Amino acid sequence: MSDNSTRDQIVEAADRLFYRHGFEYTSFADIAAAVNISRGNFYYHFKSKDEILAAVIALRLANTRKMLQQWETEGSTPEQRIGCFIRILIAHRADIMLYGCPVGTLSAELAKLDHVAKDQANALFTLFRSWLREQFIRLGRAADADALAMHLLMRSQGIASLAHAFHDKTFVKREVALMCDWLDACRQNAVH
Amino acid sequence: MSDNSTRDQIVEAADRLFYRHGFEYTSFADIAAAVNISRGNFYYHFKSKDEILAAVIALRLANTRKMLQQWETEGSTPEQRIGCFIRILIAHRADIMLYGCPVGTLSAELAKLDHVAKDQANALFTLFRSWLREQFIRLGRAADADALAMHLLMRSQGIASLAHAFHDKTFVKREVALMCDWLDACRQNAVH
DNA sequence: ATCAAATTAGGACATTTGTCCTAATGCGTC
DNA sequence: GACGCATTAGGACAAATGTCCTAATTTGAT
Repeated sequence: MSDNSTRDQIVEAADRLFYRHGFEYTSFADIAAAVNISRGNFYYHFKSKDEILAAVIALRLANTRKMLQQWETEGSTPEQRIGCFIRILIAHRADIMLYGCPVGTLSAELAKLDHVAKDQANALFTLFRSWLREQFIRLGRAADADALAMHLLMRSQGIASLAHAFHDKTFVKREVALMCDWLDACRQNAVH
Repeated sequence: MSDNSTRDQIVEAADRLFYRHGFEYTSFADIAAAVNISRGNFYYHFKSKDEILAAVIALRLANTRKMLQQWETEGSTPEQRIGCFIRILIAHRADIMLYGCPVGTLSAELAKLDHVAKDQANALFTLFRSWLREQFIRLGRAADADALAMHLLMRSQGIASLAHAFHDKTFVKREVALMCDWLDACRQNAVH
């Protein structure tokens, strides 16, 4: 996307395949076929599969930071910015119903594998958590900002999990509406 | 548990290992080591790894049905029975923080693998969903019983997902309390 | 045009995987 | 004790995997 270099192509293909099929289930041959380069060529760019994973997580972290910054400018109020977060469930619902949440599924897989990069993957969660906490502080809920952030993260994870299992678009829409209601009630309880 | 036969030992060991490390990441050698039998002996009891998976899912379905029946007798009111469901998050919180929800993580993994047994795994979700729906009907919420059941499932999945990632016991307790509050509000809105 | 460095291709390698086969062992019945 | 059946052990097998090595090719600077 940002560059046409082979290295970036590998990372982007790995990113997509890790999301769709999982890290363990994606082989070098799969990525090689996707990028159309020889298998041996990998080891010029990456010394190991773990290194590709680290690069993929770094890419996701960078993309997420960009997205959060974008939301900072898109929404003029905290509730509008939190609304951006809620709406990604709608925007990405097709992918979520097919492959689940990219953050949650990777975090769960790496935890089961007891992989060295599992903390890195959880950093994606922490990134959202800190950003949401900041928004709730600005909303006037400094006392329980972190709990509210975790509650919102929890709901989005739960929605993604069941959307993945049941492939139910109506369910996603309904739960997103409930989340918006909840956010509205949050704002009304705020201390200004 | 129910029997000491080799077959049952295999299924129980596979059940535990599939939960802790995932299906794909658990090899025959791992299960063999856990049961202390030779690798070749598997193929007397199971023709393939998929067959073991099917047996594991069947075991989980049977155990879940038993648990739901137990809850039917434990709780005399629908809200008490739904309370049993909510409290498994507390009872199993140690395992959930280490390995996630056994239903959600298996469902997600099999979906990513596009495994033939993914529908079987989702049947576990459906089992809880139908049971919860029934309880909400009895609670006097027939009109939106399924939506309420899905909402409760969603929250438990979200809690398990974040508990797995953050290993935060306090978070689990707090969210369980919120779920109980939500259930209480549900009951008060019921049509009797 | 030449040369050095960066990049790529292709195959070799050991290991692990799921699967299958055959021989041995245990065990209950006559 | 002998037989037949159920169960187990152990190894063979091909395929796939992550890793590594070397030779070829491309690229860019002089």
